[in-house]
This record gives sequence, structure tokens and C-alpha cells, in this order.
Amino acid sequence: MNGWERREHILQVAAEIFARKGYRTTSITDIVEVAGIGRGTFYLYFESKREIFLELIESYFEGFAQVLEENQRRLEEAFLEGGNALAAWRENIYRVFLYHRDNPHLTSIVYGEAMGRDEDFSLRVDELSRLARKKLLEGFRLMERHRMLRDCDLETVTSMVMGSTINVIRDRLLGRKRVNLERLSDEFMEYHIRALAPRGTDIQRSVRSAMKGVKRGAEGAG
Amino acid sequence: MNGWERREHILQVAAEIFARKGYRTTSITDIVEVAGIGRGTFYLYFESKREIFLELIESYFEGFAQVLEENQRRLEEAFLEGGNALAAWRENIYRVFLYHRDNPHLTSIVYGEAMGRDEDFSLRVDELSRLARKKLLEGFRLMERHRMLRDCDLETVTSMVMGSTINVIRDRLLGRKRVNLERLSDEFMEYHIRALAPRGTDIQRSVRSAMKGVKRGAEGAG
Amino acid sequence: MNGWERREHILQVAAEIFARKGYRTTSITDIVEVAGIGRGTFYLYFESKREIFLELIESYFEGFAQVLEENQRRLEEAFLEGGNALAAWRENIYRVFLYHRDNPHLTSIVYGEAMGRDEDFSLRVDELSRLARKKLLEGFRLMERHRMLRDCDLETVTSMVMGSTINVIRDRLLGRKRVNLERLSDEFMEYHIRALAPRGTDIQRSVRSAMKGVKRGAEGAG
Amino acid sequence: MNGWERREHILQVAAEIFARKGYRTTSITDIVEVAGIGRGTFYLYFESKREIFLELIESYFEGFAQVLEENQRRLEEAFLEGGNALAAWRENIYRVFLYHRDNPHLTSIVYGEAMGRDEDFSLRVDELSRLARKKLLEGFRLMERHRMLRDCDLETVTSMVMGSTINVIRDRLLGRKRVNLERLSDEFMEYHIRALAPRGTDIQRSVRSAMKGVKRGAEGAG
DNA sequence: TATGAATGAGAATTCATTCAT
DNA sequence: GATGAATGAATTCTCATTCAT
Repeated sequence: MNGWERREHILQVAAEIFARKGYRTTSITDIVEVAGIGRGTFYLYFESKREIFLELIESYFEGFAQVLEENQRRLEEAFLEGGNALAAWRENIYRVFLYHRDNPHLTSIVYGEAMGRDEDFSLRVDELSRLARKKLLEGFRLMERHRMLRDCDLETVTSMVMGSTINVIRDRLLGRKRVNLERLSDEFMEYHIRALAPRGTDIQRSVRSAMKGVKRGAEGAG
Repeated sequence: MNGWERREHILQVAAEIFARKGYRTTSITDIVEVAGIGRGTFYLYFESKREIFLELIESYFEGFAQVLEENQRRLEEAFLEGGNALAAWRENIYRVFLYHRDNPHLTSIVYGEAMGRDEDFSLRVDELSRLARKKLLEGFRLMERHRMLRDCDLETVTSMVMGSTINVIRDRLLGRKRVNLERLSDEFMEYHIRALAPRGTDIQRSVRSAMKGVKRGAEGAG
Repeated sequence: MNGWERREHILQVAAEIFARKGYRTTSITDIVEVAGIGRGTFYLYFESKREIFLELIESYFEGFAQVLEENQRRLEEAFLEGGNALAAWRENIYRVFLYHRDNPHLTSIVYGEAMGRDEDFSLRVDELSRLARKKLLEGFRLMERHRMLRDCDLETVTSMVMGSTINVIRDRLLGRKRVNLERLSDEFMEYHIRALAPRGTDIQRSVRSAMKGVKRGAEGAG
Repeated sequence: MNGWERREHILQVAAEIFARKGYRTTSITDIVEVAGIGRGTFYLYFESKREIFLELIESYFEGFAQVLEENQRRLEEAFLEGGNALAAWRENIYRVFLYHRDNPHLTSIVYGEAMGRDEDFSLRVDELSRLARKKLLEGFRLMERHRMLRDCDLETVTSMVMGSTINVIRDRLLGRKRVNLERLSDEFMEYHIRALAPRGTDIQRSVRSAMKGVKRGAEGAG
């Protein structure tokens, strides 16, 4: 195991334990024992317990930001190319769920520790959190500009959609073996499309249109 | 300050600090310093750090359970008396926000510590959490029986609505001085009514009907 | 309950608890709860926990010293009046057992806490202990001068007899409901008379003679 | 200092302090200061204060049990091989004294903490104590079967002999630089042989016979 | 006199971090 | 690089003693 591999190994182990036990309860001993390394070795790769935890958080947000970036691009492209914006949105939702399902430990860490603790890292968490929120809000504004949304307070909507997302991930994704992500995404999208569609929209058609854009065989892709 | 007052004082101080720093990070020293009492005095009123924390959690859920109870009754009565069920629902939402706005510390504590940490009390939190969830689900089932909901997976819906609620409370209620609870409740209700209304519902009318049931002057009641 | 009575009451209660739990483990709370008084009241009658403990110890030694004094006198008188010295000794043994059986708490306290702890009171305990030992040694010297003892090291003999006494009290007296003190005293005396009698003594006769001097009805006197 | 050495060092230091101050009064701080180690280091080698104390107690009884075992064997062999049983007994006494003189701290700890305190370990001490007592009693029964004892209550005798032993150790062995163990053993044996010999025994001869079996040069062996 | 709420020094124990090997 | 023994600051909790009522 070379330097980089070892570092990654420790990160993975730490992620799993932090997710299970939380920051305070997890001890360096826990980590090095599972990682199969000596106490001192840990400090060759990471400055402190705080630092490795922060790195995990950053890595979650980095990955998530990338997903949101792609989502934004996908939406923009759909609009530009006169494509199916709803299908793009449907895909975006799917990608968000996928990301979280594939990174359950990071997810647990962030949403289990994210709320206002005055630990040093809570500031960073809040900062990153606001970043993600901003990206989502931008997506909504884009949709608004294209008359895909009824008139409503986008700030509140963003909160509601984020909350729904997080909670669905928590309740219905994490800790389960097999989840049909496609069906979940459909359910989720239909709910929020109905909630947001402008007056006079033929929602049945919208939903059908959104789903039509999606042709996935077995959903196990992620 | 007599016994009861002092106890309440300590509880309040502890709630504020736990909300800010979380369970592990908060030390008895933190609490007694802010409360202006001696170390030992704390232990005259509470058996342990764990006990006072649990008491705060229980008190949150007790209050919340009561709100949900009343909400359930309000909804049932609306149905029985041929009243305005939507207005009842609108009132319910308002009450939930009100409760959390009036108990911001308890709210922070519970939602900051709720996710699966292997603390002793995470079991209790989960238990109470599931209770609250169950009550909300019952509400939805009642509405479903009265054809107020379109066909959908109530489990997922419950997760989404709870998530929305929590996140709206977190983002838009806590830490703000002045929030227009009425407007927020309206916004929230309209979003979820649209999301859940059966096909063919005249949503404009529903929303107007729901709001008509509410005649509150200045919203500052809580 | 007047002042003196209350003080005595507290002493008794404390003796019982100290005997059961030892000095360190016994708390002022234990004592005042059983005594049915307030915390502060205790300090009206005693300066400190240490002080009441010392007072109990002193009271044990005071009583024991008195027994030893009487024993010494009894022995001297027997010699002076040409009486039955062995019977006097037999009586002395009985009195020692009687004293301890009647003061089980004090006994437990002293022999449970007596050995070299560097608590402040261990000095006092040692001092008093040496006093008792000295008195016993004097008794032996008196017997020696009257040719009742074979040639031996009285210091060691004193240690052995004290040890026997303490251990018999501990093993066979304390914590038992009904003990036949007469029989125990006989057994004890015979053992030590045999051990100490000068060569050529007719021990059978000695023992019989010692016992003859004792005419007690039911032994329950104490 | 390697691991084992350090552990032994801590044990020795702790034994000395426990012996001097008793369990409750001794703090971990006392131990680590004298041992010249950090607070945490103590917990690398021992789980708790209670555990190290128990280990010392166990080690005393283990050593003592071994002595008693050997003594029993020595006595049995003497009987089987038609050897000098009295000399064996004399040797046994010597060995008991030797063991305690060589382990003064353990001795102090056990006999200072032995009496019924409601500490967790008092149960263990009592248990082990009863074991030692049982072994001694067995020795006496063996002697009784071989007609070496007069008719008497062996339970009481056991108490007396144990008490003598303990007290002689306490008064005449512990805390002294130079003790003539041979002479002390002789004195002790003569006392108890006289006390226990059957009627008609020629005690002078017995004592001489017992001592003849012992040929030791300088007594400093232990 | 009597009280008991309040105190704070001191106890055992944990654990992130260092550093000599 | 790798190790893990050593550290000590920090934590929770206890209890003898005080003092205002």
C-alpha cells in the first residue's frame, strides 16, 4: 500500500465509523484499529481528528457540488436545445438520490453533524451548505425564467425541496438494501411538479413527458 | 429563586447551550457558569448530564405530541362537522410552526442530535421520532379516506412533508427575529395541497377556501 | 429530645453505620437521614465527620480501658486475698468478651479501621491500642510475678492473646444471634492456660479450679 | 523499563501506598506521582483503581494459598513417612511468618481492608479469607486424626490460631528491620503446642523434637 | 436551635496528540 | 516511514462543610 492508497484507506475507514458513531464518540483508536495501522501513522497522513473529519465533509460537498453543477448544465442545455426540461429535472432528481445512495457514509456524517454545533467545522458546514442551497436556488430561478414554475417564494421552496430530499434520503434510502431509485425519483418529481407547476398546466401530460425522457433498463446503474 | 424556579432556570440555560454546542461538546462547567451556580448545585437538581438532556428531549416531544394530538382532533372534527377540512389543515401547519418557533432551543437539540448516533438517547429520540411520524401518517390516512389526496405512496409523502417542515423551520424560522408565520403557513400549505390534491380538484378554490377559514389579526400571537 | 439525648442518638446511629460501611464510605447524608435530622444540625453537635468518628473510637477505648482496669483490680485482689487467681482470670476473659458483644458497632469500627491508615485518627487509634496492650501486658507481668506463667516472651504472648481475642470476637461473636459466652470463655481460657502454665502444673486441676470460681445462672446477663 | 517491568513497578508502588493509606484514601494521583509516570500511563496498565487493588489482594492470597498447600503436603508427608510431624508443623509456622515478612505491603493491605466493608472487593476478600481458614482447619483435622490434639472445638481453635498469627505478624513482624524468625516461630509453636497437646503428652519432649527437626544456619534466608 | 440549599475542592477516568525508537 | 507507549488537560460526578433563613 503506497502513501496515497493508505491515505484513502484511512479516509474510508474513518467515514464509516464517523457515520456510525458521530464525531465526538469516534476515537482515533477506533479508526486506527479498524484501519490496521499504528496510532502515530494516522498523524503522518492527517493533522488531527478534526482535519480528517473536515476533509470528509469537504469531499461530500465537492461531490455534491459537481452533481449540482451537472444538473444545472443539463437543465440549461434542455432549455437551449429546446429539449425536454422536465425530463432533465427528473434526471437531476435521480442523480441527487444516486449520489447520496452511493455515498451513504458521507451523507450520514454531514446530515448527522451538520446542524449548528459551534465546533470549528460547523462554520464550514454551514458555508458549504449555503453553497449547495444557492445552486439549487439557481436551478429554480432558471426554471422560473422559463415559466415552468408558478408564482411562489423560491427561498421557501428551496428549503422545502432540500428538506424533502434530505429526509427521503434519510428515511427511505439509507440503511436499506434495495431501493428502486427510479420509482422513488418519479414519486418525488411528481410531488414537486404538482406543487410547483403554473396554473393551467396539464400536469398529467407534464409528468408523462418528464418520465418519457427517461429510458433506463435495470436501475442498478449507480 | 425557589427550587422549582431554579430548576427551570437551569433547564433553560442548558437548552440554550445544548442547542448551540450539542450534547458532547457541552460541559457541566458550561452550564453552571452560565446559570451562575456551583458545580454541585447542578447535581441537586439533575442526576447527570445525560438526564437533563433527556429531559429536554422528552419535553420537546411531549409538547409536540400534544400539538399533533390537537391537530388530529381538529382535522377529525372538521370532517365530522362537515367543516372546512382544508382550513383545519392550514391551522395545523400553523400550529406546528408556532410550536417550533416558540421552542427554538428544544428544536435545535432534537434535530441536531436526532440522527443515528450510538448515544444512549438516540434510541429514545428514534422512538419518539417514529411516534411523531406515525401521528402525521395517521393524519394523511384520514385525509386519504376523505378523498382529499391523490393516489400516492403515503410513506414517502410523510417523509417529504416532515423533511420540508423541519427544513423550513431550520432555514426560515430559527435564528430570525421576525417571521410572518401566517404567510409562511400559507406558502407551505399551498405547496403541499397542490402536490397532494386529487386530479380534477380546483386548487385555486381549495386554497382560497383553506385561507378563508383563518381569520387572524396580527400574527404575533405566539 | 434535649441536646444531650440528640447527641447520643446521633452517636448511636453513626456507630451503626460506620460499623457497617466503614469511615470513608459513610457519608454525612447517611447519618443525618437515619438520625432524622437536618444536615446542618449534625454540625451543631459535632465539628466534623472525623470528630464524631474519633469520639466513637475514644469511647470504645474508654470502655475497654475500664474493663481492663477492673480486670487488673480483680486479679490483684485475687492475689492479695489469697483468692482464686485463675477464676479471676477466667472472669476477666468473660468480661472482655461481654464488653465486645455488647458494643459490636464500636468493635467493628475499631478493628475494621484500626490498622495503619495514615488518616489523622490512625495515630490516635495506635496510641489507644498501645494503651490497651500495655494494660494486658501488665496483667501478664503480675501473673508472672506470682509464678502463674511459664518462662516465655511476654511481648509475643500479649500479641498472641490479643490476636486470639480479636479474632474470636470477629469470627464467633459478631453477627451471631446467640452465643454461649460462658462456654466460649471456658474454651478460650483453657487454651491459653495450657499454653502458659508453668511446667509441672496440674492443668486439669487448674482448669477446674478456674471454672469453679464462676457461678453464673443464665448467661444472658449482658 | 519495558512493559512488564513498568507494570511490576506500578504494582509495587501501589502496594506500598495502599498499605500505608488504605484503599479509599489512596488516589491515582498518589500512585502515579510516586511511580513517576503520567496519569494516563496508569490506565495503560490497569483498568481502574479497583482492579489494581484487587490484583494485589489476589496476589497475596495466591502466594498464601501456595504456602498453605505446601504446608499441608509437608504435614501429610510427615505422617505418611512416619516422619516428625511436629517438626513439620514448626516448619509450617516458619513458612507462614516468612511469607508475610517478605510481603509486608500485601499483608497490610489485606488485613487492613479485610473486615466487612461494603466495598466490592470485601466479598472477594471474605471468600479468599474463608479459603485460607478452611485450609488451616484441614491441617488441624489431620492432626486431630493422628491424635496430636486434645479434645477441643476446632472452629474456635482455628480462629484463635489465625488471630494469633495475624497479630504477631502485625505487632512483631511488620515495620521492624530485623526479626529473628526462628525464635519467633519457636515461641509461637511452643505456645500453641502446649495449648493443643493431648493430656499426658510430654510437652518438653515434643517441643525439643519439633525443634530438632529444624536445622537452619543463619535465619536470613527469606 | 434547626434547617437544607449551595458550594467547590477533589476524585476517577478518557483520549487526542507527541516523540523516541 | 511506521509505531505505540506515554502524556496530561479536560470531563463527569461526589460529598464534607457552610450559612442565610
